[in-house]
Amino acid sequence: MATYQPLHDWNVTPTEAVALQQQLRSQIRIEPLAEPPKTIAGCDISFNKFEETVYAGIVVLRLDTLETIEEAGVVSTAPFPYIPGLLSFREIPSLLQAWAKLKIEPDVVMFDGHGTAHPRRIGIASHAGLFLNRPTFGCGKSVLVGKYDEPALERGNWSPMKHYGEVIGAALRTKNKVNPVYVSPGNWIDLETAIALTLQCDGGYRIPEPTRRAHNLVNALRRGEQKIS
DNA sequence: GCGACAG
DNA sequence: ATCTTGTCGC
Repeated sequence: MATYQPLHDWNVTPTEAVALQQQLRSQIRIEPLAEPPKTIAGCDISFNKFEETVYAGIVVLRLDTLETIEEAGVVSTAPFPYIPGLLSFREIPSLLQAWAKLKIEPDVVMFDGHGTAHPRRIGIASHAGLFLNRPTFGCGKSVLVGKYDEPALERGNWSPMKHYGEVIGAALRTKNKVNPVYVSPGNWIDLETAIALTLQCDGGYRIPEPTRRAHNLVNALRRGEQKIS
């Protein structure tokens, strides 16, 4: 029931995908939130090695209590392969199917990957943000592009990630003495807010709760331990 | 040309 | 991402 704007077809070749990114990047807006968010969604996909079937899921939580208030999952197929820099073409199609099953329209969406911390500044969080037309940001577990100085070891510290001289994201410590996560704006949000939201979604683990729960959901789906909701 | 390379 | 048990360190 949640809606989105189908800006373009997903049936493209890698070369066409890069051209689409170049064309879409100008539509991305990096700015503070217009409204204080009450709900946040986490997204993820899972699959069996060498298989084309993908399990996509979205979990919606209240930002104040981190209580899960809705889950949606789908079993789909990914026609596009994983190619560094083109992750959105593999994951967004099935995530949109899960999105369409949501009754709640989340105020902000967190992605397992990057937003502006991308060679063309349009990672999965930014690309999806254009379709969803609402605040989105990325929180990845490793770097695609960019250099940074190691942030201080205590939770909450962060240092800017730079690429060709520009700040594209942040290496953020979400837990004491544990490797940082990499946060970057997707669309309709700024870096500072994305960092604050990531810290607000703390559940005691390195990975913030929205993504962690979405990951658990899709893995349960893949193993047949969970019915499609 | 070589190495890197989100999930 | 996924395949998998134990094990080193705080």
